[in-house]
Amino acid sequence: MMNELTERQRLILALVVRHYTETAQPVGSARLVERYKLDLSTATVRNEMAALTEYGYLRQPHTSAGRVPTEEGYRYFVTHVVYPSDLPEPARDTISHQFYQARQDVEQWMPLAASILAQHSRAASIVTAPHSERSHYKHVELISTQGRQVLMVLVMTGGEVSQQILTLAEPVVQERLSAAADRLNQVCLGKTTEEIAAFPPRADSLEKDILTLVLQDMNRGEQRVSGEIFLDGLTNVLSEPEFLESGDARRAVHLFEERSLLQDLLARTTNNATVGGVQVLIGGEGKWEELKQCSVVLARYGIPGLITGTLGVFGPMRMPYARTIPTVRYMADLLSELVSETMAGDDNEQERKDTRG
Amino acid sequence: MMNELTERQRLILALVVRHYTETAQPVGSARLVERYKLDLSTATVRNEMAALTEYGYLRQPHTSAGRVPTEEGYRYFVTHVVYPSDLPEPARDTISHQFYQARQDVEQWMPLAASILAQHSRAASIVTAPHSERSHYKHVELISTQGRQVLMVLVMTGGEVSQQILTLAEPVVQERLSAAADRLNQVCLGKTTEEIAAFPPRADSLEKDILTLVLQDMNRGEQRVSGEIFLDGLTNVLSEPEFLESGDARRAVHLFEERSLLQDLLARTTNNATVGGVQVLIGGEGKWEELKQCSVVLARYGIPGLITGTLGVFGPMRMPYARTIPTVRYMADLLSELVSETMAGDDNEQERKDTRG
DNA sequence: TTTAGCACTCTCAAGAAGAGAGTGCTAATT
DNA sequence: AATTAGCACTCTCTTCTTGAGAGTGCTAAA
Repeated sequence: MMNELTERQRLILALVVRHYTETAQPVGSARLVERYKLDLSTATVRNEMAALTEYGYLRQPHTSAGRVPTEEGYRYFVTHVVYPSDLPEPARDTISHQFYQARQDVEQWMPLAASILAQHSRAASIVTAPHSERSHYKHVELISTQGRQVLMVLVMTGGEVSQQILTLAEPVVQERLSAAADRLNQVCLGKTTEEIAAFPPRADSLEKDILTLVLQDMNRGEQRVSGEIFLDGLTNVLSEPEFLESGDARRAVHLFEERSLLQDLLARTTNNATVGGVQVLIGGEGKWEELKQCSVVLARYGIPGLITGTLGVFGPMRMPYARTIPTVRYMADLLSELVSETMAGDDNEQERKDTRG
Repeated sequence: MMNELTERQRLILALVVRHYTETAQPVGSARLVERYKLDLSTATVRNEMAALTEYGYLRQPHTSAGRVPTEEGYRYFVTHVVYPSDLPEPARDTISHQFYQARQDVEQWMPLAASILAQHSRAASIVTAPHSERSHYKHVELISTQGRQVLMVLVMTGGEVSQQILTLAEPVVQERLSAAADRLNQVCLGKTTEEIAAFPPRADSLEKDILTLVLQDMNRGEQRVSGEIFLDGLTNVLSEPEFLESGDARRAVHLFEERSLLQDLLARTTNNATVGGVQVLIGGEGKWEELKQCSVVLARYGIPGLITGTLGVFGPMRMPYARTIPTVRYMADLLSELVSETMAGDDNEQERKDTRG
């Protein structure tokens, strides 16, 4: 049912998609012939368009208007026409150059990735920080603040940091806290949640209390679906006509701010069909009411099963997929590289030990 | 020039502002009399309105339309009419209750504050993380990753954390790194940038290299104008008619994404006139072309000169100031409390030492 | 199989007309 | 002296009409 299109029909579908993504206007037969210097008459094009409409790849907003791609039309285009293309060399260079500017500055990685992605796709971007499914304890720091309150800073071997305020049963001086932290740091170094929970070290009551909170914190990290979420380029999308006119599309922006919805969306990433490792969710695919007029292009990065994140782009269904998909893929590759170079070194060793034993 | 208004004129100005903020429609004399059961004829109201227009507090979109407040009108309203009002008890309770839900979870503080602020002001919110002008060294952690690359995690006494990737001249094993970190932690504990720079501890070349980067990192933190920026509630503002219609207002959203512009805006906070500790920037006040149709309500929180942050709200000029201003003020009070309880304890001691010596 | 030709459909822009909301001014009223 | 009723006038906004334009599908010829 998918492949019955003739070469010429594919060409025409591709041109309609292309022209529509550029102009946001329904495309008529005459326009197409003139614009792309087709060696065909308008009548022929009209016949082919009628066929494509029959198949469900195009539709007419009203009886005597041009054609617009349907969801299926875009999907056919994405899977059968632009599939294997790679990002052209110069674009790759620009991106990697921009990205490696902030090589040192870990805190800038994710926002920068989001910014670059937004800029190059001219859409809104989503990037989640890399997130490991298993944390290894590295170091805890206890900072006395006021009375019974203590600020705990917990560092994992991958470099992830989490902070928590804890309230002790009674005030404890900084020296005592530091001593407790030192002990925990010695006995827990490199251990996972399970390892610590299975063989709890000997400890006094203060240390036990803290250990409980450490475990709780590590657990919470592991339970989370993804790391912190970074967004950028919302304004790109807001200036598209779809978002100015239809309330439908505007509602989709809401999904962007509501982190819980976004989490949900990202969580389903792995289930769908991919295009060369990149997920393309067109018009919500029936599942997402809010995404009716929109598309989302997502990819996972990192080291599968160990430390991963998601990144992607959100925009109107009328999106330049031919450019967006390779951009997302390339960005995912860049981040994967970064993660395996800088964050997985230790984890890898750890993992090797784990699987050996 | 400001106080020549009669009581009645103030009343009418207030009602025009109120009605316009509610309906977004120009208000006419008849509407006003009917809606607020004024004991005046429409003609009288018309005369007063003509006077207010003369003074520059109201204007007419066109000859035979109702009146709309001008920038000056809003400003008069804000400074002379709603000034001293506090947030009503129940609203305060709701907010503090929402906020203290996440008392423990330090990482949630800022995003939660932004979310609450957005929700209660029904506008877009801005919150910057607290930022201290002077950092005190607490702890450094060095994590070997791959080859010559090392991930450095630096913790300050206030609990601020910063990360950096550094590339060494030659590969160094984790043991060596840990040892170096231990030494630095002993000699630098509690010191400021200047103190460390003035009396560099004896150290081997590896430690020296790292110390340089530590100082660089601390310095960078101190140089920054503000901590991380958290935004929320953009969708609130996007559904306002100003943003749907006029391209002017829509351009202002751009300012929200461009962190550098936002930094600039926040930096100027302290210069302007305040309304009970809260800055109200109406229509960009001539300075901000992008904010022509918009207003920003900002407040600083924290401990002045020690550790501070900024928070506020961004929305159309037609904003319910009477509610927004107290909300922002209350939120700033809450965060100030939080900061002095949990993050300034150590710094305070430190500071006391500093000023004593 | 392709194409020229043509009648037909539907939208969109422009213009016209009338309703509605609001104003300013004048003269009367309190 | 301040307030108000009355009224002519102005300007926008909605509704309706009309014509141009773009595009289609179908039929018959190439």
